[in-house]
Amino acid sequence: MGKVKPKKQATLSDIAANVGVAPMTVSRVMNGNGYVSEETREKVMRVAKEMNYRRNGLAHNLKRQRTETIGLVLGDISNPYSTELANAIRETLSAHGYNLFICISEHSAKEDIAAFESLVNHSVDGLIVATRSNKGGDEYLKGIVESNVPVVLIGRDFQHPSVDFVSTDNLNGGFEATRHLIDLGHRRIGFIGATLSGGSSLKRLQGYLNALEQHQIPVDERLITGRKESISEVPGYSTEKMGYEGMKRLLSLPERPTAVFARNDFTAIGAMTAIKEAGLRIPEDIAIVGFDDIPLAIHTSPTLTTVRQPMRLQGQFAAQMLLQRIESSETEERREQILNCELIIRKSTV
Amino acid sequence: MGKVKPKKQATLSDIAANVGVAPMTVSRVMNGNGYVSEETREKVMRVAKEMNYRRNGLAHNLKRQRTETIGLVLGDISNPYSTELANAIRETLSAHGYNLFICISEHSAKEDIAAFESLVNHSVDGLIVATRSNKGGDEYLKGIVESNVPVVLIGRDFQHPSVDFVSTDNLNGGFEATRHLIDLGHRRIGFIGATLSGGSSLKRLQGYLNALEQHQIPVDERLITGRKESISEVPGYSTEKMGYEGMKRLLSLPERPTAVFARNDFTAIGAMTAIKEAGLRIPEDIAIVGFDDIPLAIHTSPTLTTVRQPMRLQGQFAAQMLLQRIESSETEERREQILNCELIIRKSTV
DNA sequence: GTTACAAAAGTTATCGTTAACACATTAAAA
DNA sequence: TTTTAATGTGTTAACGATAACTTTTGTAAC
Repeated sequence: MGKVKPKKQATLSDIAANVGVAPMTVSRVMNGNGYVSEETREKVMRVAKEMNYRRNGLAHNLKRQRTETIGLVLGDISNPYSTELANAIRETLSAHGYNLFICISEHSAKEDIAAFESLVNHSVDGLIVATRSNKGGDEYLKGIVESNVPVVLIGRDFQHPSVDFVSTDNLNGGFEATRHLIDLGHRRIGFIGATLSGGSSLKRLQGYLNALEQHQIPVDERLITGRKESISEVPGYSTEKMGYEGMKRLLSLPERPTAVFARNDFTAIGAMTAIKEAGLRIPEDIAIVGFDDIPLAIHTSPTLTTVRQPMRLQGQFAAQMLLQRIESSETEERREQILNCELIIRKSTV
Repeated sequence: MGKVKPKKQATLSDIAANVGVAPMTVSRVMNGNGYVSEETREKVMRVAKEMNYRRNGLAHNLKRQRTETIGLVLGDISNPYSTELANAIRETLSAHGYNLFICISEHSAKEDIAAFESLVNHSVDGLIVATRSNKGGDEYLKGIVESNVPVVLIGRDFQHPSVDFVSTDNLNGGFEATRHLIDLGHRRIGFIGATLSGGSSLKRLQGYLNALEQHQIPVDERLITGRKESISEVPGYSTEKMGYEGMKRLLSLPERPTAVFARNDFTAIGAMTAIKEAGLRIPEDIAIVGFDDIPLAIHTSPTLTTVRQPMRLQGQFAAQMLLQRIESSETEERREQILNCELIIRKSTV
């Protein structure tokens, strides 16, 4: 008793058989197109409801050759900006009748590939990729693109003639952040979180270097800390540790910096911890600038000067570009959108 | 020139035609089952590569009647605990060869339904739902469950004989948090963020009430703030505002509380802002306890005493329960997992 | 030389849905 | 009354992949 047989989902044919019409008629009722008499429609609707009918999306999509679904690959969803990005994308897509599936890929090329694969396997109509570049992932991505799946990248360093690209101006952001410190009179300015990954952090470092150069401040290599290995690069909250350790190293220099620019806010927060531990004051002894303007930045003490990225805008642009690519049959030129970022001055520098 | 025709994806038949074999042979090569001569295999592989073949997942899944994909519906991905949850689920599933698609549904029943629908449409093998309960969503969910899609809920208040349930012990968490304050000698303890939504926050409030009762402290309704409307309930960073406003109200009482218990950490942080603005000290003038132990909690000043939820564990349990339901054909009894939470004492209370 | 069987391929039908076409029936227009 | 058009419904053939079955070939055993 009580053992229910695993009854399968009802299909169009089941309903058709039950009502005594052709499956096609049921299909017409369900989709509300074509001619169906009111009488038949009602009967079909009733039976469909009774049998708890639900259209099989696989068959439906297979037949229609589109899914109206977009895949988004995010690394590091811990980072609040990923959230904003995802929401902006979802809202834009939703307004155009598209669904959004998100896959997470932290750390590795393997996870990147797994995410791409599962999304492409489900025949998403397009892909937005917001993870960092890596060799295996890029290769796989190339394959996807060349099998004609529309792809838009957000901040991922991967060039391809038919892949659009959205990013913030990390170069200028790094420049502004550093210039702000220079304007405040700092001359020994450290950089925390350099990697050779070639991603956004490298651009930020370059902006830092440019600002120094423009103000004729010689670059002191010892003031630039980071890691060589970009492979096991860990994002989000864990870069806090990087900031902490990087700052420790800077503090141990014979002549320590009077200001530091951290590759992102988590790194900056780690650095702040190290500074406080050393009994120094922020910003009096050491000023600090972060990057991203995460919500936490207004809660640190002191509040953190940082560079804000327009995440919502990036998401909106990416979604719009993708929709355009999907809906136009023409093969278009690669497009690039570099958005400005904004220096947010708080108490950690003044 | 340069105008590329939108070449369609190659299919098994295309390859078959090209090589001069039957589609089935190509299928055998691709899936590595059945007998195929080495010679044929190589030829097929070569052509497949040339044509950039990629299996059509829709057709594949339609035929096999399963997708090895699980859908996760998250509200409020801003909240770091959602991240942990998602990662734990993903890791567990991945170890069993399942993919994870995440859909976001903030705020409304409409978005809940949209998320359910798009996941079910893609024939996910099962569903994990971690959004708050709401009428429309629950109704739709019922329909899904009754069309035999395995579903597991995380912290969502919705009872159904074949839907498993995972949650933390919010009742006891609220109790412990309040008792901690009582143990410190507080007698006028406020509660911020009560809603009538019937979700976890109500349980936390109940725990608060139970603790007061057990210590013979009379309940003062004025010390309990919150909102009546549960519909437009906004999660995540935005509940900070709720905490701020709630605290303002408590501070304006003729006899203000000496301690407050906030429904979650964001609310607590909002409350802290209000306390500081009023020129009061934490915890000397007002002690405060939050709930969730978000990463931010160790960065507030003072650091925040809070109740930690075992998010990873919840995710793991949910994923395991779901996999069991999927893999066993028997219809099982409803199972429930209530996990303990842990009081984390920091500087905001002592 | 027949039997036996593994190996290598092909054939057919199906998963559930729907576009395209075909065929009735009815109603309106000429 | 005949023509025309609209309405209601059925049939067929895909979408792309594959399970289940059949056929053919090769070859070793008796």
